[in-house]
Amino acid sequence: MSTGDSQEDAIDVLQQLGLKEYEAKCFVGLTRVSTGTAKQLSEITDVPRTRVYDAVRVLEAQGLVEVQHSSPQRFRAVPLVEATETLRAQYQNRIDRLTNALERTDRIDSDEQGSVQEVWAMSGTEGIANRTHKLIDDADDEIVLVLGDDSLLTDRFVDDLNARAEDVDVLIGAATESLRQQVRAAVPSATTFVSGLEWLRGENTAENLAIGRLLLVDRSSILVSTIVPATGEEHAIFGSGFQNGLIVISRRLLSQGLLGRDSE
Amino acid sequence: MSTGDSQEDAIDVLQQLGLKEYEAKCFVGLTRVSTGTAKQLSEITDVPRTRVYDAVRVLEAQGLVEVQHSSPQRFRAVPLVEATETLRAQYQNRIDRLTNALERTDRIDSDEQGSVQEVWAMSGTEGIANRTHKLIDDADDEIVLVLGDDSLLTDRFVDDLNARAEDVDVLIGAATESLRQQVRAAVPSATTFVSGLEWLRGENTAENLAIGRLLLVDRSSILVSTIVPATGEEHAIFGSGFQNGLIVISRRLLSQGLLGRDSE
DNA sequence: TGATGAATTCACTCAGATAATCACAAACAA
DNA sequence: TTGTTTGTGATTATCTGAGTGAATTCATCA
Repeated sequence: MSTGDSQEDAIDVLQQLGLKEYEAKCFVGLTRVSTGTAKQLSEITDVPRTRVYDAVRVLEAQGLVEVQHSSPQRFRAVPLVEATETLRAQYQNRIDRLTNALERTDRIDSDEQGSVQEVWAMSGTEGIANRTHKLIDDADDEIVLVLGDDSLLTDRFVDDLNARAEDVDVLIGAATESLRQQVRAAVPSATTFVSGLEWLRGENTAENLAIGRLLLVDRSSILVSTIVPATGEEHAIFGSGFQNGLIVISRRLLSQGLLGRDSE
Repeated sequence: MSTGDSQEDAIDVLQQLGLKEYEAKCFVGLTRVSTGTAKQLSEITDVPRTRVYDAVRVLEAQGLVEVQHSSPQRFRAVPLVEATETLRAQYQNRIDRLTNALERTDRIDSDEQGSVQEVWAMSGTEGIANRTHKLIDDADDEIVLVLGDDSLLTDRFVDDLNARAEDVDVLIGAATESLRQQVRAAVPSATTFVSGLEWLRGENTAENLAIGRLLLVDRSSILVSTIVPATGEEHAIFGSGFQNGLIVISRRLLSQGLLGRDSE
């Protein structure tokens, strides 16, 4: 494998972490040499020589590179573990400040009462996974889960399910028999079955969607997600309340045996 | 205390975490109301109503807000803990990709031999703290430390020192007697003393600098940091090797008793 | 000490991103 | 209908950052 790709990757990620293009390039360049001058760096990274100084100065201020104030100056990157640790501290600091600030802000209390007919939408696998986690945590009696993709059977997910399998009934459907075997192994105390949702998937073939997860908690809260195969994006809708249309539909599906069959 | 400041803080931090101004404002606005329409949000946040939709769409894609696809649409923020958890996952994902990519990139081996006279500089409290940590970890025989500011006596720092206090000699100087008492309580098995570095601080009064930390490990590696009182920025220089000028100077200081006195 | 070339900083241009405004179509209420 | 609200798209203005060259400082050698 060429190393060029991973270099690009590293530069991209560093930019996502808040660095400018030049800064990211310079840092990656410095991780490739034990030590370097502005000229060398410029040659390696294609950053204009005259801008290397600015970039490195910023990196130095963040504790990501070290500078030897000689003439010419020499630069070197902090060891990788130190760098990631520094970034982690920076991130943690920001999260702390955020929670602090948000907890201080006044709420505006409006006279809104949540309608039972509400259906909400959310995207992003991380966020959906968190919401799933919360729903499982809050379950009182029963968790019905249908998995459409084995990529969703994460360690954390499995842990959550096992943690609740003592208290509440856990029924897990899988899209395929092989996935079902995986589930049985991972969550032994759950009742597993092969999902009867193939027809749903078939219906949506035109839009190229796949069922991600379907979660029904205590027959009163539901979350359904779909995955766009091309991009891997996950989109979810969810709602709660016995009156909720979504819930009513899924309860009916369940009672008619469409959701599960071959259960054991 | 006015809540306006903390709102600004939250917006700033969210932007540092990668959100655009409108996105940050909308998110903070949504944390203040249980649920809101584009119009309400626009009034609260001063974001043009027509732009609220874009901002919220991005937030939704990141799993930070939920959307009710009614007419008019209603938005609500994900609970704070879920939001921070989502951001944490995002961050962790990036760090993983970064380390992955960087470990794959080829090093360029140049025929450089580290001169013993090198003195390197670095800034940023996080980075300096990490380097300090590493130095303490790598100590073989002796750690001499002088603290100029009690803000540097973090839990992590104390833990590190206590962890090594068994194996190696730990001598800790403090700028003031009261700080020294703190140190004695925190790191009981270390030898403490009141630092003799007041003169250094006095000399730099013109530039308004304060000694941060001074760390001498095995008499062969040294780190000295200063703090700009106005901003709290920390700047450090360090070097290693018995031949190193910095080391020689500090060894001499030490042997002449200038670094420490009143030791016990 | 002055001359030469490299090293470094500074000031500026240009392009792309983002903030801000406007025009308009669709949905809705009176 | 009429007028209002909601949502989308196009447009303009503003700002940030990438990229370039001139001006200054510095090291080296004659």
